[in-house]
Amino acid sequence: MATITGIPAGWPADETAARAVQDALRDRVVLDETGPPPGAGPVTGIDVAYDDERDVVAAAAVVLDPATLDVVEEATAVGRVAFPYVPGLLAFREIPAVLGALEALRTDPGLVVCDGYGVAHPRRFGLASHLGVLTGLPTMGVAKNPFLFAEGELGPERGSTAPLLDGTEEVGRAVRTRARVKPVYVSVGHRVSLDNACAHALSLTPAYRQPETTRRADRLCRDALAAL
DNA sequence: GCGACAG
DNA sequence: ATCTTGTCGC
Repeated sequence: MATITGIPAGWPADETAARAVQDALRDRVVLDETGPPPGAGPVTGIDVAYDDERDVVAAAAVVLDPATLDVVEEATAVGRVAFPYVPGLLAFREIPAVLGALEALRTDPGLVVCDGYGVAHPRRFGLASHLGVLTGLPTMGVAKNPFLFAEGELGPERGSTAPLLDGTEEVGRAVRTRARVKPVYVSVGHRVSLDNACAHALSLTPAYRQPETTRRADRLCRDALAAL
């Protein structure tokens, strides 16, 4: 059964307020911890599906065993859409429902893998970082597009990487998870090193371009939305 | 001002 | 994200 989630009190109502929240919370991101390496603890995938017509959102959290990638526990939450989609402000749209799904878990989520950016964000505070600060959990982001940042050339083989650069600063890394297939874009969210985040991205992709965490959560939240 | 723009 | 059929390939 999906948990019903409300929109948190004080949730920003417009873009100006949302950017102010990002500016107020960005300093709380912890970047000096290495986090759990692959295999050291559970990994949890998060994803959200929308029906803007009906103003409903469904979020899913799926906990996987780090060695076998088998599902340990899953939870869903549904609610009303909390914010419109605005590039750079995705977290305000997704986080309320995601928090509901995470809170419904009784297992330790371990490392949380998000769909989108962590610090590879215009204000260094993408969805993964925001979720990390609010929950205290180690988080990382895996996006399908680089957009904002320059991407170096990377080899065609699985495991090759190239820095995502904002000027001279490496804010993330393009990671080839399948040979000759477009890479994914990994960035640190909270309490994880970029090296560890990239290692997780690879350990979570034994068969497809996207991490198993993301694939499992994506399917679950779609099903939860369709079941409404 | 115009276009680009995670999901 | 979501709207959507068939189709090429392993």
